[in-house]
Formats: sequence, C-alpha cells, structure tokens
Amino acid sequence: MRTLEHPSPADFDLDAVLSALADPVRRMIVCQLADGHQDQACIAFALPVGKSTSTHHFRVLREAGIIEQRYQGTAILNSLRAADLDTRFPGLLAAVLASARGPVSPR
Amino acid sequence: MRTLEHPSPADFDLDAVLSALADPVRRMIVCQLADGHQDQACIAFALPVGKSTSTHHFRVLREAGIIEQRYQGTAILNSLRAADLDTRFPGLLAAVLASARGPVSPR
DNA sequence: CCGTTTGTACGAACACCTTCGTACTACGAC
DNA sequence: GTCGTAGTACGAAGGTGTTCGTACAAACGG
Repeated sequence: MRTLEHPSPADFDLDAVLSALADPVRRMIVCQLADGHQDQACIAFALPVGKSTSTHHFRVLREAGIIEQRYQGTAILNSLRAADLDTRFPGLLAAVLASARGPVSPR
Repeated sequence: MRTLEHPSPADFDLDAVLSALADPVRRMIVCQLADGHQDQACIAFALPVGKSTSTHHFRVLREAGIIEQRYQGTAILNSLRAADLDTRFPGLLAAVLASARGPVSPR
C-alpha cells in the first residue's frame, strides 16, 4: 500500500500555509472540501487546470498540512485537516474560508 | 504635496491580501505595526533587506489595502488598516497576527 | 492477463517575485 | 541656494511557481 507524507501540527509553517492559501486554485480545493467534498478523489474537484497541475496543487496543500490524503485503490481520498490547523493557527482557516465565500453574503 | 493611491475596502482582493501576508518580510512589517510602530517612517522598521526592496514591500502592502501611507515631509507615516481589513475579511488579520507571534507562547 | 482508472514523474516554457545597486526626486533645515 | 534625509524609478540577476504534455506506475475489475 502506498502512503503519503504528512507534517505533524508542530511542524506546520505559517509561511507554507499562507503561500498555499494564496493561490486561487488551491483555495478552490479548500473551499470545495469545506463545502462537503470530504473524502473525494482529486478528480472529483472542479478545477480549471490540467491533471498534472492538479496533482501539484494537492501536494502543496498536503505538505503544508492543510489536507490529508489517503490512498484507496488507485484513487486518493482528500480531507481537510481543519482541527490540526486550528490548534496551530487558531481561526486562520475559518477566516480564509469566510473571506473566500464572497464579499458579504449574509444570505 | 505627494499623495499615494489606496484601494477602498470594497476593492480589497483576497488574493492580493494573502499573497502580501505570505511573504516573511512583509509579515515583519505588519507585526511591527501591530506592536505599536504605528505612524513610523519606513526607515524605522527593522528589516533584513535593502532600501529599495523595503520600498517594494511597503508598496505591496499598501496596494493590497493592508497599510496606509501618508507623506509627512520627506518621510512616510505607515499605519495598519486593521478596521478596513476587518470589515472585508473579518478575523483574517487577527488570525495571521496571532499565528505569526510564534507557536504557542502564553507568555 | 489485460485494460481502465487514478494519480505521479519529468522536463520545458513562461511568468512572476525578491533582491540589489545606482541614479534620481521631493522636502525640510541651515 | 545648498545640503542631508527619505523614499522612488529603473534595470538586471536569480530564484521560484504555475502550467502543460507525455510517459509511467499502482490498484482494481473482468
């Protein structure tokens, strides 16, 4: 079985996390994960880039500690490491997610 | 009198703000501003880069809407636009500042 | 075994970002 | 007017990041 490297919360780096979240494609991934796309394969995400570019972005997110990736067959199940992020950078993910939702949509 | 362009909160762009905050030198500036360096000249900040590079970083922060710059003589007074940022991206600046203070330093 | 699906590795192209040095401008003080 | 201070403009160098296409590997199903 193939496994993937994940940093532990103590090794999270603010630079890496902010750089990761600064890219629009990666924010799309994070937003879709937060919108109930938990445990979906990379291919299930709607992204405006090719397959190898997609791989690249998922890896950047994983190496920053923002997502967890688990092999299941030939696919990878992706999930947000919301709790881990919050222990190290409290409120950061929530603020970025809320900001990414659009200007001010009180619904 | 020279004036400098500042975006209004409605024009703030999450991409620009996160990209700006993703750079370590710019986070130093923001942290020093939050640490009571309000209304200080650019030259008063402790930064590990040359003068022209410093100018570049201050401009990036200003154009993202993170700081306000006001001429006073030959100097520029810099201040954090904390309130403006908070209306557009609530909690974002606070979360980044708290995260930048170091892992977990309850003092 | 063979084919399909899912993702990776690799290299190349291209753009952008950070950094610097030098020359310059604007303002204030003398 | 002249000088010093604070910051800008400009160009160049070097690194890094995003993107793609193509070729490849790993797991599953029949």
